[in-house]
Amino acid sequence: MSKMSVEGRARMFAALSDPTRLRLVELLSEEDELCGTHIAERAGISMALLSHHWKVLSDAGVVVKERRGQRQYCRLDHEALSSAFEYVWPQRRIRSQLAPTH
Amino acid sequence: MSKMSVEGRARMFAALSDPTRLRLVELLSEEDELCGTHIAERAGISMALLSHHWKVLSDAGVVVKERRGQRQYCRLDHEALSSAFEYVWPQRRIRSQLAPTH
DNA sequence: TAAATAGTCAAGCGACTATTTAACTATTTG
DNA sequence: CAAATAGTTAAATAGTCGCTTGACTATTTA
Repeated sequence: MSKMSVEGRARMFAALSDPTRLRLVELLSEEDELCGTHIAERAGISMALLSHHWKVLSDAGVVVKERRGQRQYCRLDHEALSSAFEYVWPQRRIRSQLAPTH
Repeated sequence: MSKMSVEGRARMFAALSDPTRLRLVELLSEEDELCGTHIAERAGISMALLSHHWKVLSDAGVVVKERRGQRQYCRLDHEALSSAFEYVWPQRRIRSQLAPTH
């Protein structure tokens, strides 16, 4: 989980790189979880488009999907997000934890 | 600076969404600053390709360029980065600072 | 001023992406 | 089982992106 390649991290950022998808993620950051229909409603997009973006976010590991009955619920994977962010945002880590570069 | 649109934030993530560019950024996160030639050397890419990616990173506000004589130096803009990250990474903010959604 | 160093820019290619539409699958309820 | 709700998927279109090549600009040094 903390062993993510640079390609994997780039894929997480790619998942956040589209305004529509970023809106979904920022929406989710304010709620614990939301079902697909509510996300689509609040984001003002079709279910088909949500499903497409949902897959991108899910494949990248940004969100986790959970089926409960007829509905599927979506929540952010904060741990995965932070492990990608920490590489480019050194404030949160200690310099000795860095991988040596030369 | 803290007033960034969702498109602007998405643009920052887009700048981080390519493995080559993310490598440049992660390289810079371990140094205070580097000149173009050294970045290209350490990343193993051509100057032309660096220049292309440098522009993307610079336009998105991820890095700041500074000319000193013949060389140009590159450093991360940590403030801009954190202002994009904080929207999707609520750990660092207090819930009452969030914009109301309904 | 000529040569060397440092970086930019435009064109072109192939690969990928966002969106819509419409048909399809899965789960619950009457 | 039939109908309704919730979500998926494929196809098609239009646009974007990463990389290479080769020519161009800017700054320093001889």
